[in-house]
Amino acid sequence: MQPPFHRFAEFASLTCHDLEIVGDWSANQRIMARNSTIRREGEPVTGVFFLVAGWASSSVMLRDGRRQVVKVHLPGDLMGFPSLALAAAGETLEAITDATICFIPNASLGKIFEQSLRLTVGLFLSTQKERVALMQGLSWVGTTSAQERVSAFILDLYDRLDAAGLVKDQNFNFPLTQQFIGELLGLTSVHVNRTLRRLDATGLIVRTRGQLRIADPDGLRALTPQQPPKFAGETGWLRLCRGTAD
Amino acid sequence: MQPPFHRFAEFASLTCHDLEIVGDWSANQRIMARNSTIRREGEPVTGVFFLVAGWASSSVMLRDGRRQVVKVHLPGDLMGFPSLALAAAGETLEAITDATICFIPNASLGKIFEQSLRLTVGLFLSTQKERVALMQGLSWVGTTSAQERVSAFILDLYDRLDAAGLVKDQNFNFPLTQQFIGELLGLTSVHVNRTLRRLDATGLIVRTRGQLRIADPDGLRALTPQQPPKFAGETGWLRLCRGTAD
DNA sequence: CGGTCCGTTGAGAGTGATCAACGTTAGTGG
DNA sequence: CCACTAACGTTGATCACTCTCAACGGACCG
Repeated sequence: MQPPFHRFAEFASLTCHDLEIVGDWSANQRIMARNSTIRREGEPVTGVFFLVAGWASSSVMLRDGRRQVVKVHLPGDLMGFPSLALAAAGETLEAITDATICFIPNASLGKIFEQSLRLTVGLFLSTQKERVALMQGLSWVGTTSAQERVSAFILDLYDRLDAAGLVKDQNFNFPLTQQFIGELLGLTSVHVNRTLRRLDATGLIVRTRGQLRIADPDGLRALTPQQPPKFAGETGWLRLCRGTAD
Repeated sequence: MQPPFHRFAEFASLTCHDLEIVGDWSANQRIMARNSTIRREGEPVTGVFFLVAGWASSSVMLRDGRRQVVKVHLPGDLMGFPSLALAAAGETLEAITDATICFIPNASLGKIFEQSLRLTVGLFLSTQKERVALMQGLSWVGTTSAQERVSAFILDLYDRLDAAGLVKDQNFNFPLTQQFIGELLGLTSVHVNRTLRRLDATGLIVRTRGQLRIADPDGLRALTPQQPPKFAGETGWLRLCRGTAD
């Protein structure tokens, strides 16, 4: 089975040469068990990770043990990049489900910068996209009610899973505990429960053990505080490399 | 006066060639009046901005008009990068004080990727650093009390201003309204007022019209939920371009 | 001198937190 | 297949941090 490269091609379709480089990464895959730690905060940064299958999370710890989940990673995502700027890893990466990952050592990343302008710009824009996602998450947590937050999160997840080809009939795998969702959205698990329950009772979503169905996408979107961002796609690459400015 | 290039050199000291490129940007400076909009959300993305002097902000708007401030930009910062990944600008850039900025068109950015590996990696790591800052902000808003948030923000500002050489005797310019701080930290201006007032009454900070003094840095840091991240500096560049992995 | 923006303060309300208990599910080992 | 256990989901009662609404004072600016 072909690894999910859709995230690499989202800003620039890949050449054969690029595909070769990226393909090399997939060579040595590792399988991490559910709930195991891929890299802990504070550990040395020897590279980044490519998530081939399964779900994972990035989170940061506060002094007193409180945890903020920063991102839910889905198949195709790159993980651990922010820590490249730090002296030691600044985020903890964990497998939410059993997960297949590839380790990409620093040196391999360096080679990309030297060898492929296309991939370099792709990685650069991909990082900017993650930044947009973080800005979005911040605006959810900073300004919206629990119901708006949960709705927005579910729809975002839905869109991303769809892009990865993991949605079927508005139905998808949903392995997140309510505790986890709380740590992601800045709520307690108790309140996440009440909110999900309310969405369920209203007929917007249907929860069945480990699965989630968006019963009423439009109704759910109406609860959402903002429209999802529209990404540049190929034009992002063109803007930077074809000098459209005059 | 030399423009503040410290943010460019933080991950890799610049060669003459690099300095030339970066210097070119400073050629056409523009002065934006206080409270004026540099680029509004939804407008086309024709380039990014370099903040030479003054303060600016990035913010995102919600449907109903609520606003989340995402970042306070200080002299030396690059602004508008996340929108490179979007079809239209996803953040509004505004001048908080009178501000001197340089416009960097997309084509100029493209040239960097083609001409300077050093600057490319520098920009890349700089972006990762911004991501770390966002993760930090998210963890503040998601998990901490008003007092912790405000303390952490003030100290972060202090550190960044210090890096830009804008602190004197633990004293610095502070042109932010309480409304603005509220929109940044997910609080109302009323509550920001009470929190600042309390910090002032406790003797941790001293506010004098437009200025802020950190009276008790250690006391303030004790209120903070997490330690500030340690950045990689030059080693970040080395990791990626000297292939230290074996 | 008047207007507007900003900071300040008070009273009251509410969303979401906390605490606590119980039910349910899944995983484990006999 | 069942007993046992731990993790997770559910629910209720109570609490409190922060919001909302409202008013007033001061500073700055035209």
